[in-house]
Parts: sequence; structure tokens; C-alpha cells
Amino acid sequence: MAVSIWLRPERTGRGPSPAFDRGRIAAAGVALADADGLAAVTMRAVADSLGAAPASLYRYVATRDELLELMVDQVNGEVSYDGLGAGDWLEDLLALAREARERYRAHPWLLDGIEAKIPLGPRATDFLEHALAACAAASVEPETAIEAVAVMLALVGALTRAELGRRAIGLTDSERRQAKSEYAAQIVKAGDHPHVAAALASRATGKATDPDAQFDRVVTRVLIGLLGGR
Amino acid sequence: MAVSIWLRPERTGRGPSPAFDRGRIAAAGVALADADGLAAVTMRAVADSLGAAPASLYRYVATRDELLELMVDQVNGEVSYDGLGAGDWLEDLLALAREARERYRAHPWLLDGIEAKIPLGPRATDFLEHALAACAAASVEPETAIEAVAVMLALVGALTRAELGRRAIGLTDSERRQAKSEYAAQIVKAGDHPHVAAALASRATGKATDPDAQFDRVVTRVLIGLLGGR
DNA sequence: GGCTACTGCGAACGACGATCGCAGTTGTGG
DNA sequence: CCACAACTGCGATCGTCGTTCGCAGTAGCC
Repeated sequence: MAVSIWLRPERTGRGPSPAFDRGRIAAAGVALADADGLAAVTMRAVADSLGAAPASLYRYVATRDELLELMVDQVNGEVSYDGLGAGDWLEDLLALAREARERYRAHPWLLDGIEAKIPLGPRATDFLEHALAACAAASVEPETAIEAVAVMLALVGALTRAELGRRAIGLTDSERRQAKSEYAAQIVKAGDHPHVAAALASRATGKATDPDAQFDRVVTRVLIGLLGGR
Repeated sequence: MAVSIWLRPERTGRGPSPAFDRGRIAAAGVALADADGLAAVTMRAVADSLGAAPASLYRYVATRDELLELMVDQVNGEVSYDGLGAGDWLEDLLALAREARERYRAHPWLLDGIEAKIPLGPRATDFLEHALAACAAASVEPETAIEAVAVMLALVGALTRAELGRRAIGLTDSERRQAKSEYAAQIVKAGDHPHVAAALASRATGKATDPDAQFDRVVTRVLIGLLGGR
């Protein structure tokens, strides 16, 4: 029941043919989430956008959580694995990391922490397979490889979140604006947090670093640190 | 209004003295979340556990999201910064990482992704201050330091999540049990995902690795990779 | 051609977050 | 000393949500 992503009871042929399928429902949910965030994905809204009644969805999806699982699996199907296996393992992993970041950019609601509480779907297994294949070329133990992939994915999420400004490690944009006339500014300037203040100042005055270059650099260093090489 | 963690309108003295304070409400929310997960933290449940009516909470907290902000800030106050600054920067950062992991262990609902969509609270700023102070001893630019701290925190979350088995990068425990007789097993054994199958097999047969040693090793390697040294 | 297993769905339930206004309480100013 | 103002907790209620139940209709099977 919890693994319902994988399988559905097969049709006996009896009765009217279904009006939709799980793929279309998931796609409708993804469209709503892309437009107005994860909170906009209500059963009624999805049903509306499909021209159906709210109760009809439950013929295809057991619960809203399962719909979210299908949505995550759906966007995992957008990942491309072209050009892998030609270069060295580091290039392959970096390409996979870029692909994962593109997925976060296209569907920022993935950053809301849904993936963490959703079982690994079929398309996520595809990603894992390719990532482990790349690690195998680095000739490390499987446990080390799984570890490295997990770290890489967490890393991509954190970096993309920072890039999208949804929550910088410093302050949110809107907050940074408010902070000047708020208690936050007092705390920072009071000297309780000199390093934070310095970091905020340097970030304000510093030249804008290229996010793509930063991404590649950090991911590469972490992967080399974990898998050795070079 | 969004930065209400930092400040509240001061009392004029007029009227009856409040029956509670934001700290007690946050503590009640933390207790509920610790016991039954984040979903159990409803305004009514928190009010009940305080012996108050649901509507009364809104005298202290503007919205449920603000209550969650207070809860996160509350548990951030449990972090200890003792013994820092004595050794080298790597030891300090590792100690902070261990402290962060302890926080996740004590309050697993932090892994549900709340932190990501909550503005940086006062106690989180304290943590950031200590972490940046440690990075300063490594003599790196502030931007690199912020980056490294963000990566470290994402890393701690990912590792702790894996350790708690809430979602291993492989499969959930309950799922791994079901998978044997489910479609998942078919996929793995069908040969579509040989590396995933190998990793699962090696994990099943492999000796149990010490999570603490693994944690220290991974965090150390990543930090060295990001901040240089050694 | 009836039986059966399906379909979509109207109506409803319970729980939730949030609001409004009222009764009670406390300090303050005249 | 007392009326007013500024607070308090909170009962009642609203709108929305996820989900369930049962019914009417439909298509294949024996």
C-alpha cells in the first residue's frame, strides 16, 4: 500500500474505461505546484483542472500523499542521462548534479522537503542507478558510493535553495530589507554576532559570484573529498 | 510581521497579566512534535496541553507558521557551544556538526524540511556566529565560510536522516521488508538496476558500520575539501 | 440478459487554521 | 474614588481541507 507507486491493481476489463490515468493526474498536480506552490495542490484544485469532481480522484490515488509521490516521480522522469559514461566518473557525477539542480529550478516545490518523506520511486531509482554506475568507475565500495550520492543530492538541494534565494544561509531578501529598521539589525550591529555582520557586509559589497561556477566548484570539491581521486 | 521572532509589542501594563508566554507555548509545541510528529502540532492540541482554549493562542502567536518558527528557535537554544575555540577550526566545526546532529536526533521533526522555509531565528544566528568564527580561524573569505556552513548543515541533515532510517538513500525499512514480495524486488532483480541491486545486497551482507565514525569521517572530508587544510 | 465488477460523483463528515466580538480584569488619570 | 482605556481569555463560527459513503450508470462475462 505504501509502495503503490510501483504497482496498481490491473484492470479486469469490466466496467467503463477510466476517464484519466495516474500520469495525467500527476501532471496536473505538477502544473499547479509549478504555478502556485505546493499548497495549491489540493484535491479539489487538481480535480477542477482536470474537469472532474473531487471525489473522482480517489479512484486513481489513495491519498494526497500518494499524489505527491506520483508528482515527484513524474518530475524525476524529466532527468536526462545522455552523454554519460563517456568521460571519467567525476564528469558523470557533475553532470548528474547539474541535472538534479535543473530539476529543482524547474520545480522549486521539491525544495519544500517532500522528497525526504517520500519513498524512493522508480524514476529516482533510475537516477540512483546512473549515479552508482559513475561511482563504480571510481572503484569505491558500494557503501561509500551510496553515501556520496546522498551527500551530493543534499548538497545540490542546499545550493539551489541558496541560489533561488528562498532561504539564503544569511537572511531572506525581504527580511534583509526589513532588518535594517528592525531588531535584527540591532542584534547584528550590537556586536553579539561580529562574524555574521562581517559576512553580511561582505556579501553586500562583494561582486556577484557566478552561481554556475560556484556550483561546479563546490560539488567537485565535495565529491573528490568523498571519493578520492585527482 | 514576518520577523516577529525577534520582537513583540511591549506590554503597557494595563489589563490582566498574560496566563502564558511564547516560550511556554513553543515548549508545548516541541513536546507534541517530539511525541507524535509535526502533524500533531495543531493549535487545538497545543492549547489543550496548556489548558487553554484554541483561540487564546492567537494572543501570543500570529499564525501556526509563527509557532513553528518559535519551536525551531526553541530547540536551537539547546545547542551547547562549550569547549569551542580551543582546538583548531576543524575540530570546532566538527563539534558544531555533532551538536547539530544531536538536535536532529532529539527532534526528528526538524528533518521534515521546516527549517528550509523558516527565516533565520536568533538562536540560529548564534549557531551561525560560532560556525563562522571557526571558519575565520581557517583564514578563508566570508563567502566561502558561509558556503561551507550551509553545506555542512545540509550534510548533517542528510546523514542524520539516513541514520534514523526515516529515508535511507536505498529504501525505507518497512519498504525493504515489503519489497521482497513486491514489484520493487522484481525491478531490482530484473537487471534494470544492477548497481542499485548490488548496493542493497552489500548493505544487507555488510557488517554494520559505526554511524558515529562514518559521520565524523564524511563531515571531516567535506569540510577539508571545502576549506582546504591538512 | 442478468450478474458482476467496475466507473464517476453528489453529499456529507470531521478536523483544521483563523476571525470576531463579548465579558471580565487591571492599571491609570481626573 | 471611580470611570475610562487597554488589555485579557475565549465561545461561537466561518471557510477550506482530506477523505468516506453510497448511489446511479456502464461495460464485459457466463
